[in-house]
Amino acid sequence: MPRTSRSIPREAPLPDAGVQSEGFRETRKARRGALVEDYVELIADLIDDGNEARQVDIAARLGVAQPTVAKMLARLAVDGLVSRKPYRGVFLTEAGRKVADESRARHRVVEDFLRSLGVSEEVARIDAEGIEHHVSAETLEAFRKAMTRGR
Amino acid sequence: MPRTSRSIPREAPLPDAGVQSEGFRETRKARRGALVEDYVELIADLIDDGNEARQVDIAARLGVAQPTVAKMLARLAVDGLVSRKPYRGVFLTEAGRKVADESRARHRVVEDFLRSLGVSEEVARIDAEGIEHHVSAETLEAFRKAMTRGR
DNA sequence: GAAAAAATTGAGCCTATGCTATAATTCTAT
DNA sequence: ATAGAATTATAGCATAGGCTCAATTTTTTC
Ligand SMILES: [Mn+2]
Ligand SMILES: [Mn+2]
Ligand SMILES: [Mn+2]
Ligand SMILES: [Mn+2]
Repeated sequence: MPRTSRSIPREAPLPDAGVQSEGFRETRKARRGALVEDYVELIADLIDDGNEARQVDIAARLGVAQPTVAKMLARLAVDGLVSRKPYRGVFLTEAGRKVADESRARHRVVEDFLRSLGVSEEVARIDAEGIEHHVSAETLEAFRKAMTRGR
Repeated sequence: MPRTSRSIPREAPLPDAGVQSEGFRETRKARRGALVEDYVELIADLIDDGNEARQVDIAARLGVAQPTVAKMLARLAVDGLVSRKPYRGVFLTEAGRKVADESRARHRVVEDFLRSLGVSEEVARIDAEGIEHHVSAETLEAFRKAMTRGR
């Protein structure tokens, strides 16, 4: 049986457990996809910048060790997002390029939106790096509209 | 040596590797803290709603198995955020209450802000659940101001 | 006051992401 | 052409966060 409590009640009632758990499940899924998106987007950036996308560069930019990158690239290859020529850098497949382009577009909107709210460049860069993976199509569209409306 | 490429160049130049990796490092740190925040916030919600915060309820609301919750609660206890009376539910320590209050306040601002942009209730709830953990103090303040300005 | 139901605990397993250390390979200079 | 530098590959290990299944303990119900 429920017990009484001296604590201040929440403003809103607790959402239905099924509804709430669905939200948490979605969030965990987004979290799992985040790393893949960051890798693929970064690889596209390196390639489009005119360089090869080498493990050492990816590692340096992500701030992880090179074997960590090697392992993830193997997984991305299995998933059909990248192809590798041994000792030659990594390339995006058609599917990988698609993921990269979409991630990059979304990332850009999020970062630009934060900047449009007056957030500093440094903080916008860091926050956007995490926020981007949790922004749905609907929210992304709302960000776009707000930037248009805002001037 | 850099090789030429037929690809479209990025709009902005690649950021400095050190700067970029710092952003990714920060993001990974936020990701690690996210789960703790969700637990503590949910525990506070259950308690403040007048119920005990039992493992089964926490599990149902997070959408994970109960032993998963048991393991995390043990960790939260070690971290000094909760205390447990065996078979009696979990309680927040003073430190835990502080984390919960801060997380809840931030969560609310993020969700309200999304709603203020016209995002639907369901989507705002899901997106906020992930976004909240990547919103710095500066960005949070920008969200608050935008809501005030906006009307 | 037992039997049944509910909840917690514990063991063992798995995957994802990290790491370090070292070997193997390729590239670059001389 | 070979030595040295750079890069990639491989092996082994650790931690976080999940899971299932079964044992234990507490609480409820009759
Ligand atoms: Mn990105
Ligand atoms: Mn990112
Ligand atoms: Mn929250
Ligand atoms: Mn959350």
